[in-house]
Amino acid sequence: MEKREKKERRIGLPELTNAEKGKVVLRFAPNPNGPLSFGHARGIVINGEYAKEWEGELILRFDDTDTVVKPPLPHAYQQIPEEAAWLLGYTPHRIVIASDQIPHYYHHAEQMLKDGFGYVCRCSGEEFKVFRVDKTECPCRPNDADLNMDLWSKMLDGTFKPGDAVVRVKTDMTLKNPALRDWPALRMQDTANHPHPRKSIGSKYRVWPLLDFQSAVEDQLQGVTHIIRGKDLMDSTRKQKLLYEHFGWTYPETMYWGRVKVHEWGGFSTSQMRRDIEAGLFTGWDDPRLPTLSALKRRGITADALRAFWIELGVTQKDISVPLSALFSHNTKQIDDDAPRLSFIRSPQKFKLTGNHPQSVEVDVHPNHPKMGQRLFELNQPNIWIEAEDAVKGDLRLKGFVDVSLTAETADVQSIERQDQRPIVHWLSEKQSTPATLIVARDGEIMEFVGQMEAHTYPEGTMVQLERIGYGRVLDSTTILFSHS
RNA sequence: GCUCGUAUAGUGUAGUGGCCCAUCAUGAAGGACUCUCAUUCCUUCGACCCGGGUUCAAAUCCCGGUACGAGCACCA
Repeated sequence: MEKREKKERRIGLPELTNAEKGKVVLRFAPNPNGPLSFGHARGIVINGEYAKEWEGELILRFDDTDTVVKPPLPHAYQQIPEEAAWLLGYTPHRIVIASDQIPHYYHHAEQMLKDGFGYVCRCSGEEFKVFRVDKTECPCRPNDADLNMDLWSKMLDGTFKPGDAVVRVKTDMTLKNPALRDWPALRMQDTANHPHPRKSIGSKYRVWPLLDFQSAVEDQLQGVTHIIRGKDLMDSTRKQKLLYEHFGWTYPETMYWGRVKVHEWGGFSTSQMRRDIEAGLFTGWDDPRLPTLSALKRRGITADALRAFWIELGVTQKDISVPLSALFSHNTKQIDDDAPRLSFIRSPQKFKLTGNHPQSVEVDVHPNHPKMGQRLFELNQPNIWIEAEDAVKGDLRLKGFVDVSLTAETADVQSIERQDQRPIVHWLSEKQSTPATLIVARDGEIMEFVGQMEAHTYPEGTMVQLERIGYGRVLDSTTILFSHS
């Protein structure tokens, strides 16, 4: 045996088991009941990176099979693919919409009933719960295929109403894990009163598959080779494997990640956000207080930063809690080199510049990149702005300009060159300044700082660095949305 | 209650029996550079949940405990 080389730190994502270059098929399957959120980004990034690494395919699948509890949001069908493409840097290879696939699910449900590994169960949820707990079989279980097909048709034609009957997968009522015992595969929904929001679907179907059945069948139809998802779906995998055994299919390789909590956000759900937005608590899905992808994008978080962040967390099954600063440090690396510097004076206090000083001064747009040009401050009309917090310090160095000593209304120039270790502060000439607003989302609240900002012509969307404050995104010529420090 | 899963520095993460008095990042502290509390660079700090067992050897395997999380929905 040769002595092994010193172990090297693995970089990037762990190796995909049983993968073949060019033949990997992965999927990300959100419910389109709202646009994508921070948490969804993990699914897109991880699956998307593996698809890229293995030269495989990424399927974006809309799991829109519930019209009552989590009804789909029509706009999401358009927004989600756009957001996914933004985040991935490429367009998902295939898009599948579950509500377009209902005939396939029916076909497999019928095969299940005909082959005897599924049955129509007319027990109520409460009644079946007793059987599940007691490990006993429900009276519907022994029904033969003909009776099951008859009951199935009564589900389809509306003889039965929602709640009257479900289709169950026959597993084993004595299974150790209660979650796996004869689990429900399809149920009825009142699509007359709760039509599917897609016009082409509407009230067309009464019987709808549940996640475990729909997802399992669809993965098989699409030839998915690897499923990477949250570990809350581990029992889902176990249920689906039992179904795959019935059908004689081979289940894909699986990987799981644990739960992520962001300290600053705590728990949130798409459904709750939707209610809060509709109730007017937020301005929209891109309200900077919300953990949605659109809000993060609007705040100036780059797709690269988001990707680096999720790749760094990897696919461990550990439940973790991360501070937003982890994401921000990635973002700083992405944007700092290109972010022009700008002066923003909060609580501005006006001083008249006295003494000998140049009539104008130029400072770099970016200290590390002189090629980005110069900023001109004209002082022939010698009023300047200084932050109130700095003004109390007395002797100051106006950054890039002169040493001054403050009185109540004047700033007396003491030296052009820097003479001592007095604090360096950012400042603004009155002529180059404009009233402006800095919007900051913090602790679930929106704060607006009104002040004086250096006039600029950067277009909407430009990431700038407000000197001594932090990074922000230009919303318009007089408004900056604070990103992070 | 039943079932399943996880446990490495403040926070994330590498590590699949000897290379580990444990990796990298972030964070904190200090310093260099810099006319920003930015960027960049350097230094320092700081961890294998607890208890048994297997083994010549355990962060790594096994058992028990503890903690945390998840599933047991006619939600996804």
